[in-house]
Amino acid sequence: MGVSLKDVAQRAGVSIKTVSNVVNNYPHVTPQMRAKVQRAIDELGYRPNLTARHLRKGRTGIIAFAVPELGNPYFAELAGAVIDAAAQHDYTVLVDHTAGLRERELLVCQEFRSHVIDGLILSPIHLENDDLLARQETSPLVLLGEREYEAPYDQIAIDNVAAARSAVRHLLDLGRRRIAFLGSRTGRERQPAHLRLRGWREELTAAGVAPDENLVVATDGYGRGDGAAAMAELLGRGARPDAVFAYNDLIALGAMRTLAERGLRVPEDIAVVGFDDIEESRYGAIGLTTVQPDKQAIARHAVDRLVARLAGGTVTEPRRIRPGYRLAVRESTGGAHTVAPPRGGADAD
Amino acid sequence: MGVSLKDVAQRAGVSIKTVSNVVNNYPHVTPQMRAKVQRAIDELGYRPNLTARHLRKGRTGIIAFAVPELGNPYFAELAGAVIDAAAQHDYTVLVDHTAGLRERELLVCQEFRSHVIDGLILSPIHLENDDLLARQETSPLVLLGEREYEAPYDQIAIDNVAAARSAVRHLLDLGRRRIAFLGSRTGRERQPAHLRLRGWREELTAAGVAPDENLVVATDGYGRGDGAAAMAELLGRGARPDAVFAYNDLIALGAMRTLAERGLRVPEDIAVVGFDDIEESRYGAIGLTTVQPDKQAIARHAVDRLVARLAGGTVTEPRRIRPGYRLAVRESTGGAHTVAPPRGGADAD
DNA sequence: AATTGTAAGCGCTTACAATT
DNA sequence: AATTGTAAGCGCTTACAATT
Repeated sequence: MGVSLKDVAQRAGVSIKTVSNVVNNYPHVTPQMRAKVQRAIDELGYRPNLTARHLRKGRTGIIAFAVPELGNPYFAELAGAVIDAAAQHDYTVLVDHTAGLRERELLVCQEFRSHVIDGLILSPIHLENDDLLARQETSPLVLLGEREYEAPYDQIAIDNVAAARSAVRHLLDLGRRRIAFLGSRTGRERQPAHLRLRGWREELTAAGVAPDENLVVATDGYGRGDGAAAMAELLGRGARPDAVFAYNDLIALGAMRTLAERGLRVPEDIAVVGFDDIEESRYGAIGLTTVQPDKQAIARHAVDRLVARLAGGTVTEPRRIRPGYRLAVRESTGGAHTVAPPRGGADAD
Repeated sequence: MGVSLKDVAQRAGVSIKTVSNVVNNYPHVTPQMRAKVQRAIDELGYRPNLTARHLRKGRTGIIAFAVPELGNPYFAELAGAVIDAAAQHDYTVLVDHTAGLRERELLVCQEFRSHVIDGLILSPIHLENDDLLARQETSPLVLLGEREYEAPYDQIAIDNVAAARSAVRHLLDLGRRRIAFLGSRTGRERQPAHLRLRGWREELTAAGVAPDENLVVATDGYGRGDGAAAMAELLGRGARPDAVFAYNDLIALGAMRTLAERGLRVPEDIAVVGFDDIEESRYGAIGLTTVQPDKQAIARHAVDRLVARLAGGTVTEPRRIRPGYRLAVRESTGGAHTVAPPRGGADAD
């Protein structure tokens, strides 16, 4: 069906090597020869078969980006950034989601698609350290997200402890003392949320406030519904928090929904802080104060590391890269009711 | 680096054809032979090189799904559904976004990655009918979204006119008469929003209400910021709408943000209806009434059509498939303040 | 007739040879 | 020395041949 190098060579009356030279911009080709071959290429509408090229070179030009859930805007926004960053290196991105299931996370980082992708950027939830150490696959892997591992892979994540502390610090500065944490994981030692939870503990302790475990609520997942349920449970316990720090924005938004239903005012009765700065947090009736990780930087670093590994050359030590973050203060903690500037995006359906 | 068929054949002391037979479950293989080969496969940890297989078969097993913007939750949710539907047919999905730019839409449906993907599901915004007719690529293409084309490709979309009419009907039933439309496109005849806009016109006319073009506001894009700006513009015109029908949920949510800032009550002063039913619409302080397209059905049909085309066989006429939809009535039009049930998702970061 | 082997070829890149 | 050609091979599938 397709036009091959051979067809072009025949048409131009040269060997396929010469056509290949032209296609790959090999320097030692006379202008006349180049023009002649180019004419044949144009006439036949030739385009290189990437599959064949990849078979030959052992590379596909595709990297995978696996996140727990595309329905979480944080990951969707991050995926967009990764796609753009990869495009700058001529890589194509295959986005996958693991539904937060350990077995799908394993599948993704083990054999799965090993011959289709050159490398993988993975944001795990349930993957254990041993899973990583047992990994057979030799293709490059870059890890994203809160969990930290003792494994020989590049890891990109903001300083979650420090970021969480800054959020709690902000609430303490407002005079709040009964600060709840929403979104720990039920019954797990080294749980996904442990760094943010640690930040919560550390900052409270540093301020001379004893962390009250009765103010920590575990959730099944990390969506709006989980946040709404967690807030309901917290209130049901008879706990009387004056502030809530949520594992992420979705949980915070769900919690605010419950507060609205119960007639509790934000921030007067209960101040709320989230984590992620998804766009939605800026547009609710009450803007959400939240930790704002530099998503562009995360995506860029992840792709850069992966591409560097793929390029080979000097083998460098695995790195831990800490992109920046800042606390975006909005109405949910008494910040100004700022009108978000209209952004000229083009996200229709 | 990898273990090939040849290595396995050598180890097992058979020909590569026999190994291939085992790998592909060719029926005429004696159990003893199968066991012998399988042992060699296990010992060497052999896994087929998909690139080679694809080169040979002319297929890659990858389909692309291109949307305007992954940051729009509607598309992110749809992408998740497409990934799952494709997995059922053993296809892998490469998600791409066009940023709503016509040239990127063209690139995606023309030569781009032609040898990497077997087929494409595209949700266009700016693509014109002539662009489709001029398409050279012979790989299957399925179109999604509001725009309808006179081109020989399968198209999957809900009945946008009828859905828009049901939304306007609902507002009329509430006694509203000055119903604005937010999200038309500036200066375009056959614009993306034309079907929903037509539904707005038809239903008003049918109810004996003259459509007031002063109540139609164009936007640059389709995000929250655009909705906020459009609402501000509408109010700035001195228009006194008692209801708003927005092109999509993001625009509706942005509009509600502006209304909150102006001290206008929803739904008492102005009722609001959106389109898409993104999860966020259920969790704001004021639940958003919206048209709820059956996303699972859309994804399933799109993948089914593409897979059917890829399988070849009987060449069928291009089809127009209309998945279902319904109107989800919530507080923004006076619906009950229902507590959304906690949903056990696992979308953390 | 049932089972296994041989050899070509998918479209490309690259080491090396050959030509000017 | 600069430019172009020959031939092998990446790992697989498949038509056909060969064997039992």
